[in-house]
Amino acid sequence: MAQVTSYDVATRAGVSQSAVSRAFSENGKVSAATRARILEAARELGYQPNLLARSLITGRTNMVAVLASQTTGRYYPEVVQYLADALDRGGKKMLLFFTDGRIERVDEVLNEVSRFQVDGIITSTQFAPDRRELIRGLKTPMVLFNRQDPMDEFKSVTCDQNRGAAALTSALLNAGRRRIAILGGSPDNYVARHRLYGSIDALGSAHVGTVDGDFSYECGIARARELWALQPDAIMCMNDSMAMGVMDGLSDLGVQTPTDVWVTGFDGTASGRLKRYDLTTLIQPLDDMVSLTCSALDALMNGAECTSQVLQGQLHVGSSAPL
Amino acid sequence: MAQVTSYDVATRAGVSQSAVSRAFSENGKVSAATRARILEAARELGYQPNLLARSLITGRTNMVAVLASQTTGRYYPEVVQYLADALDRGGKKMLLFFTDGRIERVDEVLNEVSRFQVDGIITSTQFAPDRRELIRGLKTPMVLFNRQDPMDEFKSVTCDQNRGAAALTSALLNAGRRRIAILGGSPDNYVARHRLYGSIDALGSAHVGTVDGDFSYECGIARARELWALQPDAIMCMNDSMAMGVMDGLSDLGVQTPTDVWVTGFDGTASGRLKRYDLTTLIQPLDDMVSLTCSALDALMNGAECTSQVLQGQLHVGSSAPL
DNA sequence: TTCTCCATTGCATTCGGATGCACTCGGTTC
DNA sequence: GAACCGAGTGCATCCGAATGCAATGGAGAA
Repeated sequence: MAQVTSYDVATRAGVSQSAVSRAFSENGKVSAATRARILEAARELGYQPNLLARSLITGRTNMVAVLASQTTGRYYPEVVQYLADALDRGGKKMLLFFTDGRIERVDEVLNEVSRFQVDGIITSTQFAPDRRELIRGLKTPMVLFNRQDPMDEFKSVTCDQNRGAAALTSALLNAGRRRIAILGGSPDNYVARHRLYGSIDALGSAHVGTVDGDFSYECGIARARELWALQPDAIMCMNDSMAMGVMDGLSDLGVQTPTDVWVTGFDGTASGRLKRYDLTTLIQPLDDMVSLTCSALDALMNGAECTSQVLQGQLHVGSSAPL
Repeated sequence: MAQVTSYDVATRAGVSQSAVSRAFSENGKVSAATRARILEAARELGYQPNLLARSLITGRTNMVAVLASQTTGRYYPEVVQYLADALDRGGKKMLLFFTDGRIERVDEVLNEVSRFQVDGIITSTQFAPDRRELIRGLKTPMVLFNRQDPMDEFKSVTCDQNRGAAALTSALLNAGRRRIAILGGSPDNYVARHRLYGSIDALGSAHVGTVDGDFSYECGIARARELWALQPDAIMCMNDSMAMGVMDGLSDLGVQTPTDVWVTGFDGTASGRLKRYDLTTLIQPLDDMVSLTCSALDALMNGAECTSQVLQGQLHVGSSAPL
């Protein structure tokens, strides 16, 4: 019943435990014959090296912590899947930690993370500046995903939210829109803020008002009336879900998109590409962001340097705002 | 630079290493005064117990492996998020393993799983009967999620696909539909098969034909013409994504839902509830399935028995098939 | 044939914490 | 006052694999 250990294999193959260990590690020095004998014995016994024991010595666990503030909406699950997949391809496993968005949870979560001895951390949760010392103390490589460290001490991979918002905005202005309303995301959210500021700055006097949102489809529906009251000729929503909600909320009011008003999203989620919404949106290059994040983390884990990366989103023109 | 160990804390608090260990375990016998002193020293040093070392002895890792065959589509990410969340609440971490759907990958993945010494396995990947011995050999508690073991040696939590399909079907028949076409899912997929058989059985002579699909939105669009050629008055799609695709594919042909033909989905995903699709579908009780799965696994991990659970889906009537 | 040299291999130790066992010491019990 | 009890504590050992170092032995060099 006890698990099969390297000693069992060693006994069976008539070698020492260290030989077994060497046979199972990449750069172990063993003769081909011995290795074959060991592998055969291991197969017969169903032996698998215990990664915990290995990690205890090597100091590497091949596990990466991913900190996510919340998993609602359509965008997050997509990101998490991409990350898990990319890490998996790199031979690493993802440990997912939820921070609930509550800032005080960050401490608990960081403690938990450090107990698991992960090799690296990818966080899409913002942390307060006074946590910097704590994180530094972990001595665990960390990369921020779509969040930035103001001091750039911790490297990040982001999509330029400001510029993306500006690009979307000027496209609308160039297309002749003059009364543009905004449906914002959760104000304590990093990307929400940057998208919002980017938009407002670029809009100038074409900005007819902002309504607060929370990134959900339902809130898009609920805020539609309020937005329409601003008599806009375009409504910029700070993510795709809300944009779809707004389109539907407007429909209920008898207002059609894009005939009566244009609507734009932000993110470039799969849902936004559904033909009945076909959102004009700013696509975040998720694939690139994820792979850059993983390779940045890889660099850090190997003691190398890395620099923060800022990617540009891509304007996608759909029928919700036929630019 | 070396990590802080229990010895460091012991030295600082003027006690032995074992006292530190006891102070950090639930049922350790330490006087309140000593514990306080130890915790204080630990706080000062920023000590966090090394879970790997602990696991090596206790044989528990607090990690659960989740095997997912594929993560495409809208349903899977949702499931994975739910699982991660539920496990997290139970103080466990999820390790996600991808099996690519390829059956030969199952062996590799199982080996990998056993190397990580996880406490339990939740699998939504089907495995061939001849892998039974291999899994038994792992001696790791396992619960099947929306898959069943024909012998019920391995317990499962499922949503009754057959009966759900039958319920959906008879609702269509009761509403007077007589020419019903089916868009199937990947034929090697467990739920796809059961939904399909359940539907076909219940349809009887009302079945006008089946077209093969792969669960994707795009395939729904692509197969719309072929389905329409069967001159159906209703099209049952074996998941929500394909249903949305079919509706859009039909629109392109000038065929409107539900005026010209009814369309139904299966799953009850968030996307299916978008107002512009508002699918009639069979909602799988994801919340319940996930929590039952976790509690079943908990039971097994504590050496208790557990029984397989079959839940019933809930018919949701939307406007795509106004029953 | 004898001496190097290098490729293998084994031995002993180590990683960090949990735990059985023995020991200490203040408080009871008779 | 002696024997007893038990909560707290420390010692030693163990979990399973990796690795520095020393030992072995066979091939090639001289």
